[in-house]
Amino acid sequence: MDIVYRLGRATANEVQAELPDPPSYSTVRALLRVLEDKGHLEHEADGPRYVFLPTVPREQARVGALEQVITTFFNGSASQAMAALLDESDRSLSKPELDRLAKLIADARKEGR
Amino acid sequence: MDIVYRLGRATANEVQAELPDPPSYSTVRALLRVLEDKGHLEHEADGPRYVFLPTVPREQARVGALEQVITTFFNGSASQAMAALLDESDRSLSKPELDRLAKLIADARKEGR
DNA sequence: CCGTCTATGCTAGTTTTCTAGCACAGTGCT
DNA sequence: AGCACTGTGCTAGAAAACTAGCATAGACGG
Repeated sequence: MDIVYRLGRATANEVQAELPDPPSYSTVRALLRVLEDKGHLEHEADGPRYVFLPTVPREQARVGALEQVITTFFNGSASQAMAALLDESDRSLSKPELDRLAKLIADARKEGR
Repeated sequence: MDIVYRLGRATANEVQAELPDPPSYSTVRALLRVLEDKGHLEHEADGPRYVFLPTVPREQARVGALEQVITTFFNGSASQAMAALLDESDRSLSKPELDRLAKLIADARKEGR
């Protein structure tokens, strides 16, 4: 599912290529079929092959994923999660990005009034 | 795993209680055993019962979980993730929390110099 | 000290997932 | 038209996970 979400949509081949320690092509197809049976994926034909895409759209799944890690690892506190994010990736955040975030927070503060 | 991480440590009973649509006690124990076989959990005796805890500590798993959703849903951009976090939870963030975040960002900016 | 309760150790059967491999259909090239 | 290639549809067997249930051991209260 992560692979499909990352790529947006994917064929069996693409999924196999992205898989660490990739199993056989047959296995990947079976896996995709199972995921589809469970309702997580659906496929459409793209010429001769199938392209799989998530049934719940990326944006929606994204919210769920965030909420999930927040409740599991941050006691439900979004600000704690943001703090951790800042802390762990401060080297990787560019100055313009920080500026942008500062602005977003400033806006949130005004709005909260 | 989510339940164990949320609780920090948990008995089979506790896990069962937290599980949505909870399966039988036997099933929960088997599940825990499988997780332990796979190396995700370990158990220690607490009086007559077993307490399960994650083999990789919460803080470490937390980092992994964050990185995971960032690469899957935010194209690897932490700042994008933070923006989404802000956007979705702006109502739930209290003013003091926002203040604290603003300060963290200000610090990060200075440090980045 | 004895019974009850709780929790583990097992066993066994069912269901689901995983894996491989073959037959067949469509594409595209020559 | 003929041929190689790629991808799907199936089938079938092996492995893993799921589920229930019973026997047994230790804790605890009367």
